[in-house]
Amino acid sequence: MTSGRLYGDAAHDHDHRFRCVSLVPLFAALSEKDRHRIAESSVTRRYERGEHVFRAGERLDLHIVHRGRVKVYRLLESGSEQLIRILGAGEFLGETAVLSETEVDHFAVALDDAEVCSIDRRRILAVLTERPSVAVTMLQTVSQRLSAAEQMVSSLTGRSVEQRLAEHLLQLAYDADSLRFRLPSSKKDLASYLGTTAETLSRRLSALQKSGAIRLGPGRFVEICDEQVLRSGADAD
Amino acid sequence: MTSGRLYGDAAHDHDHRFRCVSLVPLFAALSEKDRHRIAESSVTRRYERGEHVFRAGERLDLHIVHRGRVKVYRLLESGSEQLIRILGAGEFLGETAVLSETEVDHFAVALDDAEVCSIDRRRILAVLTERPSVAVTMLQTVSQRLSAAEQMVSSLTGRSVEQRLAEHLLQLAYDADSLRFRLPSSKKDLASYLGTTAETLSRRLSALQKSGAIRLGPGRFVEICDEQVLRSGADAD
DNA sequence: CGCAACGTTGATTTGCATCAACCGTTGTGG
DNA sequence: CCACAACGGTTGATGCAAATCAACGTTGCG
Repeated sequence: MTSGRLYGDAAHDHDHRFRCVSLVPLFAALSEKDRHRIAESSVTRRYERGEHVFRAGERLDLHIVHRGRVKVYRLLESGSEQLIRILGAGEFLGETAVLSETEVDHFAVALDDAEVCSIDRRRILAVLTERPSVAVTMLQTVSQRLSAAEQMVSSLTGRSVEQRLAEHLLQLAYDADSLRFRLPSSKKDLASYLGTTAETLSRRLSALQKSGAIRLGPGRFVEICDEQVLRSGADAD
Repeated sequence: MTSGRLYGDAAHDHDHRFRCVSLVPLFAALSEKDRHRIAESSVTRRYERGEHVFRAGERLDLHIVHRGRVKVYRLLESGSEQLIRILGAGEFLGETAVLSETEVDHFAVALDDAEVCSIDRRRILAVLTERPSVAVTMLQTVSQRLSAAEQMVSSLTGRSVEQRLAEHLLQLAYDADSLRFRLPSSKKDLASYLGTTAETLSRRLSALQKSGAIRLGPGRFVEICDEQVLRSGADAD
């Protein structure tokens, strides 16, 4: 079922995996020995852009992104996809399946050529119970994700697409620490993330540009011209 | 800031708190000594129906419901409220604030006369790092909540109010293990939980009744007459 | 009893999805 | 190397689900 290609040489492979494991924030506080133990029961695979890391219905181990970005999404009955989040290097996914022993109900696909390592479910459960720092770190991450998801729920019921969009643009600017930045994903994916369609997103972006709040350049470039206007649109009224 | 009334007699108070702590699933695996330690740094308060356990903007400890139900909600800019979840005895809230040391952005109010105990943030963090079973249990709960929240996000963008309602009714029937049951909350709250308005909910319920899928009785009673019809409405089409 | 919150129904408006056509870019196979 | 398919993106026209506004009935509580 799982796609991707295994590494070649076994010895070099373990070194590589060990180095990867060592870079994962989740395992930052662990001893070298612990990290070796984790690396042993991990499998690292490469995925080409567009290749699926996993699909709904599979039973999964914990996955950690080492290189590239991985898009996690859900398939709606209508056939369209709902983007849940995009993960970068060092971030994990599949924790729900590991923790509750259920099948996953979402998909993960590589946005770039990527490298993802999966850690055996039992091993990670053992680590969680033996190394509280790992459990607490994971708990912090998951609870932040929960918080974000609940924000999103409120946003979807209480705010317009334009408000959500404006808020998201401000967030992107904050992350980039600049008023000029590139959208990190296609507009299609952004629309899906904001819970709307590509058409509506396009219209809302144009509207923001006409109002003078932002300027759209080629290649997904965005410049926030009037932060006040944008923010007043994002806030309540 | 915090409302509610403290217990009287200190000795009896500790016994009471200890008994309460012992009943909490989260602490099930702990030793008696550990539970005493937790009970010591806890404060149990009673809340009348309608009284707030906490409000947005406060810095919080971990709260555990001992008796009654507590409604957690968010206030939208429009002034209306978005119900996040309803907690019963043994369930906890406020974990995000504890874990990320942030202020809470939501409210909690007692739905019945309730008893809620709050455990000092530092103490619970200490327990989490010293007793992995607690961290793993909490992790399971939080990740289930995350999963539910992400389901909700998909639901809000991809399904109609009637579909969400039908699915929820089936879930309630499943929980009650009967095709006849009472709505656990006011229709106002149910509407808020489903991300819609009281008016729309009322109309959708009537529509389901007209279609013969359900029957509405007095006092929030609901009977599922035709599960097939209801389920076909809830599923894709 | 009387007030307040809950609940229902009707009329109206609207934001957004949907359907459809079209353009520019990318990439691919003949 | 060109043709053409495939995809991302934009714009326009149309339909509809659900919010909103408003009025009224109902329940429950001090």
